Amino acid sequence: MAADALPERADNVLLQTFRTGHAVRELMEHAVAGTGVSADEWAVLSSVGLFRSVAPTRLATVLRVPPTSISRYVARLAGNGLVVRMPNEADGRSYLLVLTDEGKRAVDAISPRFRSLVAGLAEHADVRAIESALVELERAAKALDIDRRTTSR
Amino acid sequence: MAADALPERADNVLLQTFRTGHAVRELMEHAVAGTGVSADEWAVLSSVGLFRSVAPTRLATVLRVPPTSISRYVARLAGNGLVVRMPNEADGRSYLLVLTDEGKRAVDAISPRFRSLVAGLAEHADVRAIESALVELERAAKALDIDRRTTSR
DNA sequence: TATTGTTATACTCTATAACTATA
DNA sequence: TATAGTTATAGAGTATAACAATA
Repeated sequence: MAADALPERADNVLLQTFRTGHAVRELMEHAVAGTGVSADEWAVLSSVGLFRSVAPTRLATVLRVPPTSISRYVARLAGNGLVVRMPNEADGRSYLLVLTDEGKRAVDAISPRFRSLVAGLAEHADVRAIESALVELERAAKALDIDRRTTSR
Repeated sequence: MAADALPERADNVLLQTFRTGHAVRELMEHAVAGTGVSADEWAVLSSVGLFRSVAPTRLATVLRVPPTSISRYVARLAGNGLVVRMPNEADGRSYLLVLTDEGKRAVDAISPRFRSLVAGLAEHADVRAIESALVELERAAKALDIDRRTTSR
């Protein structure tokens, strides 16, 4: 048995998600090292950039992060001058996040690191296929969640 | 665009691992709810059961968890009477973890929950294929790690 | 000297609940 | 009433470094 292998088990998918998640997190932390932005903050910052403008609750849903964590991320990113809160004309309870010029510069500086990281992964694995598998797993997890809420199991 | 979809992006594999990881963690937390064992502790406890006897460093490698975290998990599981430390004849600096009778009962009580969780997932997705994809991603991540350490990039 | 495992510290994420402001 | 977002608290994981004991 290899030094890093687990014995066969029925719940391997779950434990493997655990393992792989840790491995990917290490890669991401390394990719942002020295940028002043953490891996989690990058998830938020880059998403704001892609959406152009987005409300916190939307980010929470998209990134699967609790709203309270989003609040903290936003406070930190805003405190660092990377994003600003703009009024949300459609809903006065909310606001929209937008990148500042400094935020855009940060995105421009960090993006290439992730692109080359993914390119590196692509040399060793079929990255598109893996992404599809991850999406499928997330969908299945969500489906179970719905089953649980709508049936009497 | 769906309410929970991200715009297209180059580093989707990484962010998707992030999202899927959160989704799976939710499922696992639900599976162990009320058992007195957390999802992370289950990862350790079930691994001890499968190995029959195993050293902490081995667990850290296998589960990709820092040794300091393993120390805490072991302290808690031992404090709850689920595992015991046995002498490691091969290495006096170390010790071997073994399930107690109570630990075995806990494993017997919790295992079915995870089996039915995976069975539920299997109704919605090709669980074996997903597991393979996760293993492939972990291997690619490890390969990059090695590249980084052995080259001058 | 290097490795195994523990402990301590500081920081981060999460769950929960209480709270405001608006819908 | 319900929802968007914030704040406070407590619990848990991680990184880092220092340490004892053994290899």
